[in-house]
Amino acid sequence: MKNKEIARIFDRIADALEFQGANRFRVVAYRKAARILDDLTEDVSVLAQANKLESLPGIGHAIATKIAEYLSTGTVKKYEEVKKEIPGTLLDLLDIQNLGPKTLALAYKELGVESLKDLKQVIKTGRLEELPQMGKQKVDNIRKGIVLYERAHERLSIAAAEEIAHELIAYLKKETRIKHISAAGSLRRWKETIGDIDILATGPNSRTIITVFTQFPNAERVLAAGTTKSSILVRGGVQVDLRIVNAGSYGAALQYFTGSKAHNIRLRNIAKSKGLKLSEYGVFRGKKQIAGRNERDVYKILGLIYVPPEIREDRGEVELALKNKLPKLVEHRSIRGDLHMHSTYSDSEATIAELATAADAHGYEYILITDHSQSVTYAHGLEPKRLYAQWKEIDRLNKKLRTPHILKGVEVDIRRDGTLDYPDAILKECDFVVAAIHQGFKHKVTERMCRAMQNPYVDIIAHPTGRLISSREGYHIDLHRVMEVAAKTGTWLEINAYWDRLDLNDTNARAAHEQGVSISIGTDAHDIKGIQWMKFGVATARRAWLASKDVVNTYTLKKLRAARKVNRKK
DNA sequence: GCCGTTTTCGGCCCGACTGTTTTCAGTCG
Ligand SMILES: Nc1nc2c(ncn2[C@H]2C[C@H](O)[C@@H](COP(=O)(O)OP(=O)(O)OP(=O)(O)O)O2)c(=O)[nH]1
Ligand SMILES: [Mg+2]
Ligand SMILES: [Mg+2]
Ligand SMILES: [Zn+2]
Repeated sequence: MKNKEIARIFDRIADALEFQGANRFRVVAYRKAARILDDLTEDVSVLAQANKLESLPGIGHAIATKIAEYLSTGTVKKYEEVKKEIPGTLLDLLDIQNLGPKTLALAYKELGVESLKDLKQVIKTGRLEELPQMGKQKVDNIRKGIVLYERAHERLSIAAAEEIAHELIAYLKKETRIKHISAAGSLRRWKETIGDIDILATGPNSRTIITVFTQFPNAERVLAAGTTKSSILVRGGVQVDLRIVNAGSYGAALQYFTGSKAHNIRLRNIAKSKGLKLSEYGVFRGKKQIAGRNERDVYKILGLIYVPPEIREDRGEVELALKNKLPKLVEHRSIRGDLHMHSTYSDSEATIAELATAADAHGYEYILITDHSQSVTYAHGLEPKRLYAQWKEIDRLNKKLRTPHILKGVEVDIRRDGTLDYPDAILKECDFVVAAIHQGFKHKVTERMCRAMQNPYVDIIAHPTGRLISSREGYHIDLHRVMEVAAKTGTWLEINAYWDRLDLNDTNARAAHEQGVSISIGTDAHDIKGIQWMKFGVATARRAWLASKDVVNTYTLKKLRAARKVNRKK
């Protein structure tokens, strides 16, 4: 699938056009097209073949032609041209904060800046500051940008971001008289990775709040501290932005600061079409504020039903909210159990008893123990003898403990040859069977997975793409084919809730559901703490627009058993 | 470059901060 690489090309074309001083709305058009392609789960070449590219909002004739060109020739002429005109890595410098395309172009033309080294040089000699429209403060800000750029890191995992934000919010609540405080930005939307942590607050003395904020024990460095906003770097160079607003604007500010940017723009356009104006200060009719204290009122007054933060991505939610047709998203409290957990029998630190006790504290009705199968030797996969011993222990525990009900499962390996790592005679005895690929990532994965789904005892395919957010692309796979077969066979596809997997991701889980596939969420817990990853799984399900009925973990155990393909009438 | 229950040209989100701006441009969130 070439979706992502084409998206990247359009983003680079946008950079180049900006650098060359092209019309900024043309630039916006390329960036929008890039975002559309990035969000698209369908293979762009399939759409191109069916002549449907231009039906995507934001993709018109010119861009559709460029997509087709790339698909047939492997290059886009326009992109090759601009690459020739602009020195190799010059545009990479646009990642430096406060250094934009105009300044970079000027520095290139007037001062011959072509690299980071050149840039530092002209800052040192003061020649950058002498350029028109430049000044001491601006150059200073670019210098700070370079410092951040040089210690640039990957986007943060949602788990790490959540932990830092949680700590910081608790600290501010304790040390100041804050009235309202909330995470905002991508964190409040539960995106799988977080660029920076955004926090919004309101309280009696904004100056004090900001001072206390900058004195956070884990703060490594204060980047900015004014009266209404401040930024710090916490351990590891993670940036946290705090914004303080008046209580009367808190709702509108939360709406603004939660984003996404594309969602905000849609909302502001709707306001405009109604003769209103939306900003972080409120909804205005002329000079009069008619909403702003409360976030829900902002949506209401614009004629939209409330849009949960998780789906504010301009992926169709605005249109549906206008028609009051948004699905009622699944909630964490509706989850009755965890359907993917490991015990000390394979490679986990937690015993079955410990998992059960922890799950009980979560109020779960059931948990499914799914240790690795025999050929996954690196994870102590269970040969049948140990599996039977495990089942005996589960029987004992179920007698002893009232809740949760411990279910016998396995995470059976789909072997290189496409067969399963246990015979049907064993799978048949399980309460539920999870199957997954653990080796041969590039070897006929689609075929092997589809074959596994044909097995009547296989209920769930775990981590269907095999990606690791921080480090691994995943399998070579035709996911749409997998979804098709999952729907046909009644196999559930997993949202693996582990924060470095989140697999299926939001857009793919949404596509799976649209193809009629049920989703199961599993934490893949390898210790007690792992049980807590469920929140990321639920958030991903919400980002996939799923309702309770679409997620099998919301079923009672009785209903869950009845929903298995072996128990369903043909 | 895209788009149209204000349609095929003329708009395209809105505000804060900075600079040397005399009415606006660049950068960012
Ligand atoms: N209206 C409007 N809002 C914006 C714009 N840029 C950013 N915002 C709002 C929406 C964002 O979610 C919010 C925080 O900005 P960030 O740059 O931190 O983005 P966000 O947190 O969404 O993603 P991130 O993970 O930090 O990259 O500010 C903009 O150009 N216009
Ligand atoms: Mg952010
Ligand atoms: Mg931010
Ligand atoms: Zn597992």
